[in-house]
Amino acid sequence: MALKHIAESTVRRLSDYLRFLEELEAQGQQTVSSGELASLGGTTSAQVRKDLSFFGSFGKRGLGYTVTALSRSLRQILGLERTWKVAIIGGGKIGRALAQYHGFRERGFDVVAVYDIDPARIGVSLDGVVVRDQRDLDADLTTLAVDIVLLAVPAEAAQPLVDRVTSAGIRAILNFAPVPVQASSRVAIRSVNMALELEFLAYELVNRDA
Amino acid sequence: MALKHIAESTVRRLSDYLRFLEELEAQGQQTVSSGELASLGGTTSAQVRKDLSFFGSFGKRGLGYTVTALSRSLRQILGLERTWKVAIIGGGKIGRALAQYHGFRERGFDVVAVYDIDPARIGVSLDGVVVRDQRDLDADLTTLAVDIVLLAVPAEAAQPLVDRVTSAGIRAILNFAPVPVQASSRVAIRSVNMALELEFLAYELVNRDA
DNA sequence: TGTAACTTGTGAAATCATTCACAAGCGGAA
DNA sequence: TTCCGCTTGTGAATGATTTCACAAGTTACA
Ligand SMILES: NC(=O)c1ccc[n+]([C@@H]2O[C@H](COP(=O)([O-])OP(=O)(O)OC[C@H]3O[C@@H](n4cnc5c(N)ncnc54)[C@H](O)[C@@H]3O)[C@@H](O)[C@H]2O)c1
Ligand SMILES: NC(=O)c1ccc[n+]([C@@H]2O[C@H](COP(=O)([O-])OP(=O)(O)OC[C@H]3O[C@@H](n4cnc5c(N)ncnc54)[C@H](O)[C@@H]3O)[C@@H](O)[C@H]2O)c1
Repeated sequence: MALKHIAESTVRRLSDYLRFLEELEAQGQQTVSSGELASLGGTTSAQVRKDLSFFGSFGKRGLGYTVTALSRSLRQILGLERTWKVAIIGGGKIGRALAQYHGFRERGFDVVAVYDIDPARIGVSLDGVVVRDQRDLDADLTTLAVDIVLLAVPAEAAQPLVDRVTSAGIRAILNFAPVPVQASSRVAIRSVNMALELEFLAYELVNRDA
Repeated sequence: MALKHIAESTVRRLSDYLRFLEELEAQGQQTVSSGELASLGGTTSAQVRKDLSFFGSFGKRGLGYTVTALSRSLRQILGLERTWKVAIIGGGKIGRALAQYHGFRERGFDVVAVYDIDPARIGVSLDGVVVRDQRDLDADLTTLAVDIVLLAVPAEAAQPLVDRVTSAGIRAILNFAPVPVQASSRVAIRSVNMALELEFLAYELVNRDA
């Protein structure tokens, strides 16, 4: 199917399209055109069609796309036909917010465990998931068959934990610590850096129409 | 100074470089080469030099860059020589985590107010900032001279609040709701969509070396 | 059946971003 | 002063992504 490399920007837009399709599905809309998807996502109809064309041909000329069919195809492309098991490391402020966030479960990401190093935090229940001691981490990752690790620990703990969880076989990490972390190219890593987003906005405030 | 349009990717990398420079500064290092900055940020030395070249010429051939001087220049380019006032709308799980996050203050972003609509949430103190009624929002934005709004409200409340705060003169918004929001091109908007990040990782797990 | 109104899928063109490659500048050593 | 090792700054080349533009397919309807 996906023979050559697909741009990250394309994959991200597919996620957006899927969200719109689910909304249209809920509203009972049968078909949708590339132009309609484009305006929902702030892009162009050519972009939508090009994005989809990397994976196949899903529409009908003159008609557009069948909402349910395209929705199903996108879920399949994105690997969302199954649920994914997520472990959160760090049960502090952001780790707790993430553990209790229903938006993950709704989209097929099950938080199966939360870990901390602080005895005061261990044992606390977050929406049914009890915070465990990080000493159990390595064994648990295998036992629980965790697919994705969310890192919500202080900056200095991030890289050591990346090394640790990748040794345990983890191949996907979402890092919230404001430092770049590295791993073998077999491991997919994304970072969410909120302070950096604010700095970008500050730059825009200073430079926009200036 | 910055005459033509600068790519977003360039500005984001400048933020990264600044972080590395501050770390090097703390370690007492005097000068740094583009290659050194590149390896810290997982990029190439040519990329570092090209990024900087859009804004001027900061280094010395044969020597590299003076850490403190480049650090100061980047802060100036990014608009970080002043502090920015931030208001958070939504005092729920993620809003509270953000309000109590020290990383913002450390980088010059002062959380001056938090707003909610739920009486049970109003009046709660978060690290010295008391949650206020969203009815005070419009007036407060002017009175407090808020620069940037963080949106941490349910998806359906996001776009109405964007309209409301932009009417009140806000020109920079960081949105955490998992929906695209729109405003006039005078307004800078970024969205952080964590479920989308997980979907991207799921795609990678399914497609990497496949 | 024929035509009008739409819309897809996709090469080709245009735009945007990164990497290359090297002349030129700097500091230190002799 | 000259040479050597190192590094910047930047045009030119390459690579990647987006946009254009249009042939071809579909439906509706007279
Ligand atoms: N709070 C926010 O809104 C926010 C926003 C953006 C980024 N972040 C980043 O997220 C990370 C966590 O921030 P926070 O505000 O939740 O901090 P926090 O101090 O509230 O939580 C960090 C938690 O990690 C735990 N921890 C430390 N080392 C550990 C280890 N080796 N194994 C397991 N647990 C460990 C600590 O005990 C603590 O409970 C930081 O890197 C921070 O910069 C936080
Ligand atoms: N919790 C997370 O980790 C997380 C992660 C990613 C994204 N998000 C997104 O962030 C948003 C908030 O999530 P949450 O988990 O904090 O939800 P939450 O329900 O805990 O908090 C939302 C808060 O917004 C308040 N609110 C609603 N309408 C408002 C209005 N008009 N003005 C002011 N306040 C209003 C509610 O009273 C509530 O306190 C959602 O869009 C969610 O999808 C949350």
